[in-house]
Formats: sequence, C-alpha cells, structure tokens
Amino acid sequence: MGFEFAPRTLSLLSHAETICAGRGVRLTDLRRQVLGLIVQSEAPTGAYELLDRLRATRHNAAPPTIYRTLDFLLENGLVHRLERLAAFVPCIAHDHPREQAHEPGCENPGHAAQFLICRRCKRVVEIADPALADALAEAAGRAGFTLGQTTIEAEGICAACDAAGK
Amino acid sequence: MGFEFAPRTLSLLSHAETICAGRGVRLTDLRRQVLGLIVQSEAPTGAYELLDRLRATRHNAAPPTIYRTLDFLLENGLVHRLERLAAFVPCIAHDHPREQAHEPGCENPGHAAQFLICRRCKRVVEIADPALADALAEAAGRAGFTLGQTTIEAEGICAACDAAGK
DNA sequence: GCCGCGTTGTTCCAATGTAGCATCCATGAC
DNA sequence: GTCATGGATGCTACATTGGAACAACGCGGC
Repeated sequence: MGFEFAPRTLSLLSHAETICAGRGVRLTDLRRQVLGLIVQSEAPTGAYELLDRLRATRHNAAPPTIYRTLDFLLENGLVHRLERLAAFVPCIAHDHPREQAHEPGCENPGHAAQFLICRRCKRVVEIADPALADALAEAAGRAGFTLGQTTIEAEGICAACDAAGK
Repeated sequence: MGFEFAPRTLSLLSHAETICAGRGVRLTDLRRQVLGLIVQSEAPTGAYELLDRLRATRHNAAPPTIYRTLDFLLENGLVHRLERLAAFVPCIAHDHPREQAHEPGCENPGHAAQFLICRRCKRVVEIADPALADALAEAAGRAGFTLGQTTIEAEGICAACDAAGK
C-alpha cells in the first residue's frame, strides 16, 4: 500500500480490515484505496469521479474496475449507495461497534440506514433510527409484505446551512 | 385524443384532468397519452420503454419528449419515480380524493408516499402511512434538518407472491 | 513447481438522462 | 382577423451511469 490517509480515514480503514477478516474476504489494495477515496470525500461521490481520482495512482483503471470494487464494498457493508444521487458514502455505523446479528440466509449484510442529504452543502448525515426502521417494517407487515432491503433518503437543509445561510 | 383506455385508466385520467385544471396547467394529448401508458402498466416502467410504446402512435418521439413529459407529470404529482428502479408508476393517492393543503413556497407539490417493490412479480404497492412520514420528520428534526422531498422504498416479497410461490 | 480460483485488466456496449436550439401552436390583445 | 407571446413539441447530438464478456494476473494451498 503506502497511500497517505488522514487519521479518521485510517481508523475506518482498520475497522474495515477487521470486518473483512471476520467475513473471510480480502480487502485488497484496490479496495482499500477506493474505500479511502470515499471516506476522504466531504460529500457523496459518483462512480466516475472516484474513477478519475483512482487514476491518479492507478493509470489503467476502467469503469468495471470501480464498479466491481464498489459492489464489493456494498456487499460487505462498508459503503452505502445513495439512490437519489447515484453516489456513494462511507458507512459510519461501525463507529458504534455494536455488531449486527447475522441470521443465515439474510441477503442484506449491511445495516438499515437512513440519509439526510443537504441540498445546499451536499453533505450527508447518516442516521440509524430504530423507530423509523420499525415504522417501515410495521407498515410493510400490514400490507402483507416481507421486507428486504430498504431505502430511506430525504433531501433538505442541514442544521449548519440553515444557521449560516439566511 | 382518441386512444383506447380501460375504465380504470379513464378514471385516473379524468382525475388528472381535474388536478391540472385546478393548478392552471395543461394536460395535453402527449401528456395524457404518456400518463395513460404508465397507468396501464402492471409494473413500474422505464423511460425508454415508455418511449418505445409512445412511438407506436407518435412516430417521431425522442428521449427529450418522454423526459419532459415525465417531468411535467412528476411536478404535478400525477406519477412517482422509483429511485431504485429508475422507473415510473402512477400516483394513486388521488383515489382518496382528500386534497393536499398547499402552503405557498412548498416545492413539493406531490404528497409523500412510500413504496413496496416485489422482487418476484415486480409490482409495486404505494402506501401513504402518516406514522412513517412522521417518524422520518421527527428523526430529521432531531438532527436539525429541514425536510424537503423524501424517498422511502423497500424491496421484498408481496403477499400474493409469498402465498403462491413456496 | 503448478494448479485453482479470486482478483484485476481491457474492450466494447447498454441504459438512462440532458443541452441547446428550431419550430409549432394555443391563447389573448388589439 | 392579425399579430405577438409564451408554452409545448421536434430534433440532433451528447453526457452520465452501469454492465457483459473474456483475457491475464497472482496469491493460496498442495
């Protein structure tokens, strides 16, 4: 390896290392580097922007390079994809290292998360509100629906921008 | 006009006519026809599939034709876009013709809705659960976030498929 | 060594969405 | 009726996002 990362990035990367080791999958240089790029970003980042940044050090990266790597990171719950933006953010739920119970046959390895996307500064807040997840589960249940993966995203104005910008 | 539509389609279309009249916008032949195509579909429909179907009667339709029309239908709350599928479904909330309170400056003319997407039959159930919307509003409020448009979509297995397919 | 399989490289292509400008047409003023 | 206006549509080209298929590499165990 040998890439220059900030402390917070290194912390999340070492956590990712632990996750991957526990799952028996390999966090290769490429995957670590892409995860680093995502963690370093202030705002959600598109696949092709990640590809451009990746090419600074990996000259021959192509679209499949970045998409396969993103698939890996998504499958292992290390990043999230924001559907409204077609962009990616790191999963920060590991900051609270309470592990997920992992029943077999569950095709959703990541935790359920919700996102607040500021339309002004473009930053994203990841929340993990059990009441919200429960409300969706209950509504689905009333409709006789067996729940798989869920997408909860809201666009709006974050507290900082609300205070700053009039 | 003069297109052949089923009764349910005609009902939603006439309702759309009312909505547009109330808002002072024009439900043209093109817009009515595209809305009809969406309402007739059993499952969410992509923009390019709608374009193909539209070309059966409107030979010179091009991508901007369908996207501009979809923008109109979205802005006026007549259809929804499913982010996970990049596909469109009719808005059926008008079946309960309780009108939305419409404060000025609100950039979200449509109602907040939630969607359950069956991965087996590809059909979609639109729900409008106030408890769910409230839970999201409350979680956003706790984060100091001013809420705009929201996206709540879940993938899973619908009741019919769960009963039928073992 | 060398085999096997996961990972990566490489090319091409599919699907989705938009910019910009020309043209048409319904509507209202006169 | 005529004309001006602004919204709606036609049309070309392009941008963005994502994936299929196959070759080549490389680390593991044997």
